[in-house]
Amino acid sequence: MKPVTQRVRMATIREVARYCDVSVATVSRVFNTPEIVSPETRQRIFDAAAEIGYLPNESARTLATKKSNMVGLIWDTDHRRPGWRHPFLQEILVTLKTALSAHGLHLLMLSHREPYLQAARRHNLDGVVIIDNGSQDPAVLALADAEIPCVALDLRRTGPTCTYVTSDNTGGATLAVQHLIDRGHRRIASITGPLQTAPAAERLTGFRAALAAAGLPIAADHMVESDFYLDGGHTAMLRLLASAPRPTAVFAAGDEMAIGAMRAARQAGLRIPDDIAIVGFDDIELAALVPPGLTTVAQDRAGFGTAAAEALVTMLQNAGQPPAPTVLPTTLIVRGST
Amino acid sequence: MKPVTQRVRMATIREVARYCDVSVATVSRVFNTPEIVSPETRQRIFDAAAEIGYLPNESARTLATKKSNMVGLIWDTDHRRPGWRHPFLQEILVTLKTALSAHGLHLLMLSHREPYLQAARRHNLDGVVIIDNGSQDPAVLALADAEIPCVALDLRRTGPTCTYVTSDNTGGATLAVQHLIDRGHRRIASITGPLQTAPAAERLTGFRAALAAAGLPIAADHMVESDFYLDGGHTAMLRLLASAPRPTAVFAAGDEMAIGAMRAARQAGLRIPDDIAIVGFDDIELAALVPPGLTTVAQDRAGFGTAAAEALVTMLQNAGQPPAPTVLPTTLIVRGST
DNA sequence: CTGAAAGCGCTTACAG
DNA sequence: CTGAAAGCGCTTACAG
Repeated sequence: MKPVTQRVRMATIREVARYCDVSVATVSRVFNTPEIVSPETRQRIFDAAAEIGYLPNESARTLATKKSNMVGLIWDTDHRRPGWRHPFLQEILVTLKTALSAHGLHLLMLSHREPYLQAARRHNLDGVVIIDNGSQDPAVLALADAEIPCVALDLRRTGPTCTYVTSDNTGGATLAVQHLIDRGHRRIASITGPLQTAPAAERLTGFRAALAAAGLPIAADHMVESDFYLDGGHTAMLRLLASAPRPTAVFAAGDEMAIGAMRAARQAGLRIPDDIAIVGFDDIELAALVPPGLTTVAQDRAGFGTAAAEALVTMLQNAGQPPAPTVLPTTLIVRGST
Repeated sequence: MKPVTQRVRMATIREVARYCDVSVATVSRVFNTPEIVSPETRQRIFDAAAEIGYLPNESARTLATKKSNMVGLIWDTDHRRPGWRHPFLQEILVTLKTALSAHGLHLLMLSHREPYLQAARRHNLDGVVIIDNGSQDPAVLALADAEIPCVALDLRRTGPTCTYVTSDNTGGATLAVQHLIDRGHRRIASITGPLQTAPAAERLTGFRAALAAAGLPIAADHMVESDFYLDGGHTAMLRLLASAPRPTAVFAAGDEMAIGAMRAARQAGLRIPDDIAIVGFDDIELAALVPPGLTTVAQDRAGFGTAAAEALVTMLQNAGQPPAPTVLPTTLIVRGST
């Protein structure tokens, strides 16, 4: 089959060298350590490169230096939960991409077809960032113990070259529950996320801490584990409403669940917030839109990407030595549901 | 500064060869064209590779073959519209990643720090997929005219090695408007997206076609251009409500705008759908949730990623020869708003 | 079915 | 400040 396009042959460093009558070493230096070559030749070479359309071949550079200027992105779209959605994945990707590109780093999305660590090694990745989904996938965890710099999001994982960034889930949950207490509630229930995920577990801890601090009890049937999804929240709320006495307020550890819970409450004929108050977590877009507005805990969306990039770059500059974990502050957003 | 980790030295093809007492060529063949080497040596080499932990170095392979097994992802987070959101970016990424990985291809997210075409060449990308945002960025358009296989999403761009996949926006809009006509509406307005984007323009075309086919007129003040955003839809609706006679139905070319329009209508004291019917486009998650449910046109979300991957792979197998564009069917989802 | 050898396009001590 | 040369780890005609 005849190619429809000539694969354009890119100019090589050799051609630039020949053109300028210098050695390839000098051309290489101009692109890597320009300050070390004389101003005149440097300029000549830059000009020639521009004219010829020379671009350093990244594969060759990577082969020679063992640095790829690429960082892997592990975003494990859980097989068991194919519909799993991150509440603000897009923001994370944008900020991460932007912050990394300022350091000349590109993002390689790794597929789960091969163990992540293998892929990282084969591609000489400089580092890796993990967006966790609570799957506790061994292939993901293996990265944290390996030699490759890695930063985990929402997964409190550290290692010889591994650190993490996460929200202050505990603090945020405490904020939310304290707010309910301040509103006069005494029977406060919780709908949690899957407790094997760090955010779910931490938010539950915050919930407990706030109640304990106020000397309030937690009824066993006022704590139901759910799945971060809308329907899950709905179902969970049904169970809470069936308890006696039923709670006057509920803290749902995720906005989708909170919104599902609101629907269940409304369908049961309850008024929000008069009959039952609800507070969520995440501040997804929908939270502001669903009447009467969902009180919730906002995370620092942009912070994830930039903090992750910063941590990674720090490691790259310090031989993999990981910086301390970043815990992003959370803030309470009060709306009509409480 | 002392490295905290030994950069683990990966085994090379030479070591495997030595270990098995064969040439590196043979080892290479085992990994590239296994059928061409005798079963026994093949097995011996596989075993040895596994034992030693050998992984082919991708940079070296790319350097030798000029194929990187990476495809670039251009997802231009418009600087002028930083908050720009794709209605289902996450689905596209997942399906694209999955479909590509079945062919051993990885996704490299390109940053806008350098012209995309340059980046593609430097990295020896096998191809590129463009998720358009209507920016008409010359750096994006340049790709379509270059030698690198490329498939554009939502951007009807073809070229010597370029094809596209898009939704049947015109057909979808026609469906939506026809539905309004069937409901008995005669004064139907439209809130469009930014008309320089293909989806907005095409949906407007569909709107016009449906009205023309029914012999219905379009009042000039019943067509307002907006921005695909919620607030934009709100503002646009305000203008429509100020017209006289006002429309009895409106087709908003995006769900966010439609929802903004619904709020405006409701705030103006109108009942939906009795006083005014509204239909959107995209079937975002929110559409089903916002009372009374938004009638809308659904796109084939999963289709984008898989079709794009298919088109790209086809090109890779045919020397860049682009397949015909893919136009994904759309379907009307009727809910309470009409 | 297998090997020896050239080549892919860079970087980087080592000399000067 | 610059050059000659070795080396990074593969692949692939070319012979056999």
